[in-house]
Amino acid sequence: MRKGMLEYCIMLLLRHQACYTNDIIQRLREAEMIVMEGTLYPLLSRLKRDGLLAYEWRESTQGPPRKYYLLTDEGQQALAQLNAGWEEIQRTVNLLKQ
Amino acid sequence: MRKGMLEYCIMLLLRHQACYTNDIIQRLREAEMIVMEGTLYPLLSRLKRDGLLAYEWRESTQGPPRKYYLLTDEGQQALAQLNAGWEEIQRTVNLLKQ
DNA sequence: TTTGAATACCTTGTATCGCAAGGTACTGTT
DNA sequence: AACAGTACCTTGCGATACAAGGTATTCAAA
Repeated sequence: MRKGMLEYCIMLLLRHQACYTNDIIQRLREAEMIVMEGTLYPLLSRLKRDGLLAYEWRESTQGPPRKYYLLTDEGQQALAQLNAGWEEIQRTVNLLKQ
Repeated sequence: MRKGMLEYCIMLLLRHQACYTNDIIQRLREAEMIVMEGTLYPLLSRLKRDGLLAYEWRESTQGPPRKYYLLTDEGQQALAQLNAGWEEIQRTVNLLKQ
């Protein structure tokens, strides 16, 4: 059922704080949402391509450099739309639950 | 984003009241969820095949007979699972929103 | 009586999403 | 120089939703 929620959750996560892939997986896991690497990379690439995310390289003390992603201004606007969509879905479900 | 929510919404809708396809489309439209015919038929067939829905034929005053679907006992149990999943998704999103 | 409109059923082809598995490249340590 | 660890990414598969098109039944009007 969580299909399609991933994009929303990731954009929520990156709206204030830059993260690289493992950060994202870890943070979502703490929120009880499991994501696979093979799911995340194409998703981040797509959001980058669409202008909703940007990244910068940062060096790591242990290993190769990392891509830190952050929401762009355009991404903030898209997130506002998703927030509205989320509210609507909640309304829909609550309506059907009665 | 509503991908994957459809199954849940339809099972909520059919838990107390039997409906045929057009009923379902109409009811979901009232709850601001748009569904296409070509989406609904395979979904209903799948839920029927999995034992979560049952149907009975009822004659119509204007046109051919209709398949009225209703949730089975097994469907009720599956719906309980989906309710739990829905609660968890809400928790996840609310956590990420902070 | 036959034709057509309305209704209801269903299928097929396409795009997208998420997962599983596998592959490449950089870093530091042994 | 070799290896383990980390981080990046791609490919193939299954499932879901949409768009479009197709079949069948009913009733009313020509």
